[in-house]
Amino acid sequence: MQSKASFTPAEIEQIKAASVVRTLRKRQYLLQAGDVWQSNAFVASGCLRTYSVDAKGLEHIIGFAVENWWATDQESLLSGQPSRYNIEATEDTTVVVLKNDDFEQLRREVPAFDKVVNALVLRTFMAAQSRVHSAISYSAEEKYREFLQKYPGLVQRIPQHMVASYLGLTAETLSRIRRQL
Amino acid sequence: MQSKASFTPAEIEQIKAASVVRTLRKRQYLLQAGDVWQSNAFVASGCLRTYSVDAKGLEHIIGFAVENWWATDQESLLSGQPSRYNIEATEDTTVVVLKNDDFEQLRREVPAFDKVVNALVLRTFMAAQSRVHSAISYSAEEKYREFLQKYPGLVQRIPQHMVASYLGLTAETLSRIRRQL
DNA sequence: AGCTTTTCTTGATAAAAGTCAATGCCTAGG
DNA sequence: CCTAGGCATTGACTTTTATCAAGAAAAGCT
Repeated sequence: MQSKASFTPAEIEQIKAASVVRTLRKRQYLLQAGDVWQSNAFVASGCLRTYSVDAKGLEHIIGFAVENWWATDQESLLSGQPSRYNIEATEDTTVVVLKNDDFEQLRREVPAFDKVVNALVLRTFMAAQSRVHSAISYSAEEKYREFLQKYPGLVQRIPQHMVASYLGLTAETLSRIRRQL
Repeated sequence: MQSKASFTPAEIEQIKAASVVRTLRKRQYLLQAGDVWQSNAFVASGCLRTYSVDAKGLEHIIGFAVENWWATDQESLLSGQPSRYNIEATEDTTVVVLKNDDFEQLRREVPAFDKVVNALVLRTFMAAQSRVHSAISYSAEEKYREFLQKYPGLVQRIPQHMVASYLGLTAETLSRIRRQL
């Protein structure tokens, strides 16, 4: 999952036992709006996008998850309600999926796992806060500039209209911004 | 802090020992941009706003924290860098503040505390996600409508220009939207 | 009560971003 | 090799929101 946390062989077994590794091909769904989400998915390789589709059929990308991040719909998870989001692979992707019950059990029983998860949750929360900040404070151009420097390389991996959607812009607007650089 | 979690008297003592209760008067800062934030603050009563000030002197409100929520700057906490946000009381407010070291120790040593915190973190993260969704998907009017139904009563407690700032709008625009309802 | 500061509203105008429509370019699939 | 679908760009035009400026209303202070 991450870094320097050292699991004992027994712990690794326990984690493996609760995990399902799934490989998704480009465009394949991990979650479709309307389904109830009860898992946590860690991206081992590739990239996922979480997005909603509005009344006009426009997509709005809530977030990307690349290597060492996770994708989840806490809203559906905590409420038990069907999700309003889709989670989809933007490229061939490998994820480690844990059912939420198992996930919570692991957190209780394996302190090292809990520690890693805590760090990940706080990191994800921080990223969400920071994103709120850009979304309400920055102009279209500033948002794009920040995106470039915050996620270097990602712009090469995903189509531009998805970047636009992530930034809350139309593809046309982003195209025009890029022309001026 | 919350709900049904049952702490033993000894645990309550331990939590109290690590906590500082602060009362803030309206407009008083809990954190000023430039300072390093190393705590966690739970709102017992009142309301805090977290905001940044941009190059033009405009304020952008990242979030409000009312009863049973918390306010924190994870960015500064995790990075050790000076904060780019201010946290300020919008009304007379009582907060329970825990230094992050003590906070983490409590999480390790008091499982019931850890449980409550986990729930709070996930709830806060969920709210941030949902906010990102509205920020990039909704028009000004839709954002205001959602705000009204999502935080009923809050609009009575804080000045309108702060609501506008929270929604990423100018005070004038919000005023015009309200006229049409 | 009277004064000051903050807050809210309104109008006129400008800027930013969205919409609609057309075109060309790739590239994956048959 | 050819073609269809997805992707990016551009232009003309519209809509939305911001900006600037001025007052009015409300709230806080002494």
